[in-house]
Amino acid sequence: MQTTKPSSKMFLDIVEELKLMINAEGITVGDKLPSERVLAERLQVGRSTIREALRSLELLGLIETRRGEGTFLADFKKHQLVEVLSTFIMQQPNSAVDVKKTRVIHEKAAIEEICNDPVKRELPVWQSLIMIINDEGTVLREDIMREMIIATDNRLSLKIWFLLKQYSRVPYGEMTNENENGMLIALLENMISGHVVEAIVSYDRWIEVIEGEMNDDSRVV
Amino acid sequence: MQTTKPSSKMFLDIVEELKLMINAEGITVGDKLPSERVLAERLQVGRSTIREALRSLELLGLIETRRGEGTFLADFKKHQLVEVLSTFIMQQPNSAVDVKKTRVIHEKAAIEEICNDPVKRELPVWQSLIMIINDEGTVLREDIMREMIIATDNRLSLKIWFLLKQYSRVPYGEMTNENENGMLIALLENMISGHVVEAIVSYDRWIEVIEGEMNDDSRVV
DNA sequence: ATCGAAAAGTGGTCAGACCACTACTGTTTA
DNA sequence: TAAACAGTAGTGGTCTGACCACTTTTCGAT
Repeated sequence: MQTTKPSSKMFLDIVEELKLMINAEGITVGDKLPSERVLAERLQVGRSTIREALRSLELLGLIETRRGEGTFLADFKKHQLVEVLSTFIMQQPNSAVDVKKTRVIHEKAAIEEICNDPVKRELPVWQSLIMIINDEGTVLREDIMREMIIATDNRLSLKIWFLLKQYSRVPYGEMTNENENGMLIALLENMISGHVVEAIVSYDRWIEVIEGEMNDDSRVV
Repeated sequence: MQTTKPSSKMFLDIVEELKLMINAEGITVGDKLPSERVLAERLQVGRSTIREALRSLELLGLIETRRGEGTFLADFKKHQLVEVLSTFIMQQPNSAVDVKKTRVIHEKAAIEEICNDPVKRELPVWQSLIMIINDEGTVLREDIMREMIIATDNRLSLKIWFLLKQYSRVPYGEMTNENENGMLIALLENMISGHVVEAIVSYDRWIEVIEGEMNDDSRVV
C-alpha cells in the first residue's frame, strides 16, 4: 500500500494518499470522502494524523466538513488560493504600491478584453450603468469595475481583484460624484464602441480623480 | 482573551489567534514560536487542536517545524502549497482556462509596462538574453518571463505569476528551440524599442507556438 | 576547562473517551 | 395508510494522557 516512502511528515504523506485515493476512486466535486475513522483504519494511522491532513486541506478550501454528515470534496469556487495568498503577502513593505499596481493591471485587462470582444461589448449591463448614472446621478464605484471583471468570465481574476480591492486604499466603497460621472460615461461608451485606447485613458483619468480625492481626505485626517 | 466568538471550527480560530500573536509579539521570519504545549495552555485548548492549526499553516509553508527543536515562522520560499493545490484545482474544467488567462494578463502587463518605461527598456538584462539566445541557441523559457515581471518591480505580481506559472500547463520549464528563438528576439527587440503593439504580437505568437507544441506532446502520450 | 551522559524540552503519533450534530430506522399515533 | 416521533448509529470536534524520536541544555566526572 505504502507506495511512497514515509517521510518525517506523516500528515504530508496522508495528503498524498488522499489525492491518490480521490483520483483512484473517481471522487469528484461534492462527493463524500470516507469518514475519518475509516481513513485511519484504511491507511493504518491514528485518527488524529488523518485529521491533521484533513484540516490542512480544509484551510485551503479543498475539502468541506460538516459535523454529523461527513467530509466532502469542495467546489473550486470555495478554494482559498487567493485568501491564502493574501495572508502572507499583503503585510510586506511596499505592498501598498504593489497592490494598487496589480489591481490596475486586472482592471485594465478587463477593459481591454471587453473592448476587443463584440459579445461582451454589447452586454446590457453597460447601458444599464449609463442609465443609472444619468438618471440617479450617482452609482457605487466598485459596482462598475466589478461588472467589468465579471464580464471577462474569469473567476480567478475576479477573486484576485476582489481581494486587492479590499486591501487597496482606493475609495471604491463610495458613490460617484458629479465630477467623475462624465469620465465614467466616457469610459463606458468608449468601451462599448471598442475604442481601447480611449477607454483606458478615461479609466486613468477616473482613477486619478478618485485617488486625488482620497488624498485630500487623508490630509484632513 | 477570546476576542473572537468561537465558531464551529475551533482550529480556524486558532489560526487567527496565531496570526494575532505573531503580529502582537513581533515574531518575524525565522523566529521560534511557542511550543505546542505552551500554546495549548495559553489558548486554553487541547494540544491536538493546536496541532491541527499548525499543520494547516505548515502545509501552506507559513511555518516550519523541526522535531526536537520547535516551530518557526517560515520564509515562504517553500511553495509546497502549489503542488497540493494544483492537483485539486486542475480537475475543474474551467479553472485551467482561468489560470492561463490570468497568467497572460500579468505577462502582457509586464511587457507593456517595460515598453512604456525608458529606464526599464534599457535594462542590460534584455541584451544579455538576446546574446544568450544568439550564442547558445537556447534559453530557459521561464527565465525570460520572470525577468520581465521582475523588471516591473512588483513583488505581488511576481508572486502571483510564480504561482500561476506552476499551476499552468505551459511548458516554461523547458529550453527554447530553434523555432521560437526568432519570436523571442523579436519580442525582446520590440520591447527594447518601446513598440508595445508589436511586442505583444510577438508574445502572442510565441505563446501560441509553445502551447501548440505542448498539445502535440500530450497527444503522443 | 573539557567531555560526556543524563535530563529537559519539543514535535510526531496513537488510543480512547466524550460531546454535538445529522441521518437513518423503526415504532407509535392520528 | 401516512405522518409524527423517538431512538440509534454514524460523523466530525475536542480533550487527555501516553509513548516515541530527536535536539538542546544541564551538570557532574574527569
